[in-house]
Amino acid sequence: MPRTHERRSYQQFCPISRSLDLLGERWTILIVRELAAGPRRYTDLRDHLPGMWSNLLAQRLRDLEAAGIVRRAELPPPAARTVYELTPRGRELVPVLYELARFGLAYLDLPTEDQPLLPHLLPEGIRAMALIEALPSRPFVAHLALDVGDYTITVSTTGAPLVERIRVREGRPAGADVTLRGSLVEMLWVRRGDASLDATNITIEGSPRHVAALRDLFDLHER
Amino acid sequence: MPRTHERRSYQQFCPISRSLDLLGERWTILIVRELAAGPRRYTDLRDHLPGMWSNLLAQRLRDLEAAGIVRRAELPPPAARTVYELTPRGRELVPVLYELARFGLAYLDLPTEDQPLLPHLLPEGIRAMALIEALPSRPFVAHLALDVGDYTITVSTTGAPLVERIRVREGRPAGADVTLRGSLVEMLWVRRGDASLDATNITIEGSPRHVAALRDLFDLHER
DNA sequence: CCGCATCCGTTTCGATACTG
DNA sequence: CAGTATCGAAACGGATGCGG
Repeated sequence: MPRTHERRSYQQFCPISRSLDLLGERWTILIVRELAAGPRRYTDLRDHLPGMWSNLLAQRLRDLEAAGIVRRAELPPPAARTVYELTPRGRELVPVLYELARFGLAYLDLPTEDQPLLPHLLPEGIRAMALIEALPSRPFVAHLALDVGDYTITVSTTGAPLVERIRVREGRPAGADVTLRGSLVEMLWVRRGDASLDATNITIEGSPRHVAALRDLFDLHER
Repeated sequence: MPRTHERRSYQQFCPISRSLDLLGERWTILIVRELAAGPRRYTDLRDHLPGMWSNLLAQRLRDLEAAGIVRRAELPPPAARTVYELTPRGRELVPVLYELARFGLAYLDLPTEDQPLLPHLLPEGIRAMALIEALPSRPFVAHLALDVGDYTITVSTTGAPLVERIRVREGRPAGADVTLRGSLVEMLWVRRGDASLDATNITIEGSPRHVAALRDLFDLHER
């Protein structure tokens, strides 16, 4: 089994191919996606990665640990359990996840029975709709009152990488500068340019400045 | 050929897994990397991707074409040739390449005989060392007089995605605001935090503002 | 139950050879 | 130059087993 402990490598002096040496195999980046939301137990990962078989998951976690991207941690009692979490270096992959997600938006079909809308994927999916190019000069808090639930967007103006200035979490904020109401799918349509904002039932309320900031951030405009 | 035309898919309603459905197979992203530098002929691609076998290259190009990421174009006579190039949608992958490259810098070992320094990979590699978080408020032109050759960095202040505000091309500029002299590997050391700038032979010349801008852009600082 | 390991058929990949 | 055909090797999909 551990026959050639040397993993298959592209053997090029190139930072992209080095990344792919570490991340390029099937399922690897999806494991990082799961851990980007926080520490997870082995079985949590298994449940969120249907189609991935246990043997492969164990293998990938070992590989990621060896690469310094993931580490094991033991939760203190009570409920002492092994969890996996990203190392600081692993968290540097968040911008990669964000850019992959941005690109994938264009190819995202509507949720079907085969591909149901999974709640735990929504915060990162919503963040993918936001544009780091349109980060405002002042922080604000937005409330997305969507058909699929309430989400809080917190935009700050400091911190690198840029994508981490945008935080999305489940639940409604204590106080919001601006509130968007509508359906997630309609928001996705407008974001992709498939529909004009005024052809949807999306409404945005707040001070003009904050409304403009939220519309810029998610590229929600009339055409 | 008894092909299941249905490609293997992660079957999740998630933009990251959709991207990986299209890009996740071996060699695919490296083909995009090659085409990001401009249109290329089949044999150019083959020569720049050692270890990738012709049958796979043909297969991947077909897949990328079907996904709308790559298209074929016929060059007009003389020298009529088929070339492959990125579609507009394919060019949206440039930020993904940039973030993968940024991540991979930390894992990049020094060039060896096995992994020689390939000139055509250097512009994108140099850009990976630049930080979109540190884009200046005014444009400037820098000249990198490196041991491996001369490169021109052109930084603009408009354009999305952000990474495309940084352009790196071979050759020296007609006029530069700031000039950096040194070796590529030393620059990489400092950029990764493995060495302090003053422990290297790197020199930066220009007006204080432009020197600061270049140092910020490449995170070249004393520790 | 959690956290894996073992086993086996299928798919993909690596490598060489060959063709319009 | 621009690809196809072929075949053994490695990786992956899928099910089951097993110690703590």
